[in-house]
Amino acid sequence: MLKNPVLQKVISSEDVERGTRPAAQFVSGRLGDSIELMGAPMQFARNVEIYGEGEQADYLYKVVKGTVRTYKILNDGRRQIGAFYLPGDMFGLESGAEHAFSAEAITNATVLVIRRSALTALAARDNSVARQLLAMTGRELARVQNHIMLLIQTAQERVAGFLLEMTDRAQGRDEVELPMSRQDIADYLGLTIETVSRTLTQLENSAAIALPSSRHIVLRNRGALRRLNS
Amino acid sequence: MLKNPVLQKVISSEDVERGTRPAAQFVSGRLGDSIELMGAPMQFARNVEIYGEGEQADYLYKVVKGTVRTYKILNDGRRQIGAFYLPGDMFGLESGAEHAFSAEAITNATVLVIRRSALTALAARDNSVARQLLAMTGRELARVQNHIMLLIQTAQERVAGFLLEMTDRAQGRDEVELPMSRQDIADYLGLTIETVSRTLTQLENSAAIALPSSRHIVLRNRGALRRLNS
DNA sequence: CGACCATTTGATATGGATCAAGCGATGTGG
DNA sequence: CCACATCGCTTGATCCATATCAAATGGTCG
Repeated sequence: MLKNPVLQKVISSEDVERGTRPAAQFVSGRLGDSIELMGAPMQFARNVEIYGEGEQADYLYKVVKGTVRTYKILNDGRRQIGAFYLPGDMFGLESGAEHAFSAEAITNATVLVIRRSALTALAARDNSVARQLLAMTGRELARVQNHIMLLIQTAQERVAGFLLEMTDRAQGRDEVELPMSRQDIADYLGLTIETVSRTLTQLENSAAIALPSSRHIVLRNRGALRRLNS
Repeated sequence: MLKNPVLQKVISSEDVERGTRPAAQFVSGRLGDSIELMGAPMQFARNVEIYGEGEQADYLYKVVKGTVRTYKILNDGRRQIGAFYLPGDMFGLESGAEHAFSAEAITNATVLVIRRSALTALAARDNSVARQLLAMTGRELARVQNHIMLLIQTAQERVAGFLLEMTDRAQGRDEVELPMSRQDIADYLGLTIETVSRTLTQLENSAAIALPSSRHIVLRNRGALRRLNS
């Protein structure tokens, strides 16, 4: 019934390896150190759910290895991807008690799982933690606002903006191995997979990028892309 | 050169009344009270800028009376409205040092202007203030994410979603006087003014809403609108 | 009343969606 | 090791929702 074939993927036995959530480790004594110390690492296989929309938002997450997507399914079966999270990124910063999006591992991933209650308790005593939390949420807000600006542009502009975003996040190199599929990109940009594919070949033909393989992108002309984007 | 006629509006002499920003008042002694106590009220006439994109984000704002829009101008002259703020709403919660959007009064408005440095200093001592700040930012994040979901839908769904949002915010009554123009709505929803207008008449013809006057909206069938929306 | 501005309505154009088919890489069973 | 199924991606043909261009209507203010 769902339009999106990705969602109907049969989960392989490997994919099902999903641990239970460990209790957050508390490093007594030196607590002001850093948010990371409070988390417990967990492994998630490709396409495995980390949390679901509507679940209690009791944990915060930090990507250690791999890539994570957050998404929402619309009533008509379409999927909107809210964000891609790369190593070092935190996600699950929902405001309310419940997650507004679902989260899945795009590749096999290691994620630090941090108990929210422990974090807010710590923030109450240590205001550098509170400040970090606020800064993270603010950065997330800026990211989503940027996403909005992408969504009102033409297909070329969206794809160009996406490529610039990804390469900027990949240490600013002008060569990236994309961890996500065309369908993921399409659902992030509010386009179809066909339009994303066509647009990439257009960009390749206009010498703005090179595509040694479908997931491997080389920026040949950052200026041209930036001109497209804004 | 700009496509958007709103931007070329001649500012009347009345419109130019724009005060300088007052220093935040500090209510010594009982400081934990509330964020509002730290603000100084200011008046802004219709269409007057409150702050500009790229300016230092030294202040936070709370709408007392009237309506405010935040927006960004794209390189092609189009305008994207980020949000409408009604009495009680806070705005200017940018993460970085600079405002990512500009802000303008849609109607003559009274706005509480709060010095950010005073607020963060207070938050450092009073963690209920820190919590409030985080909660506000989180709510803003949720709002922007909701906006994204609007932007990927059809014109009918976007307009229906907009109307539901506005009526929900207007104390849940099913009758509102919209403070913003069709152009504002169009720029919020990523549509043209013509499409917004046509969609509203469609909704009127299908008995979902009534339009006693162009700014006065009556919801006749919330269910139908919600079904459209999601 | 007349000018101006916001809104509506009409006619046409177009960018991206949809429907459909082909292609290349990867993996599996014979 | 090859034949074949599967999957992700690309390419082609057509359709449709919304943009664009244009004009009419209505409301407000001097």
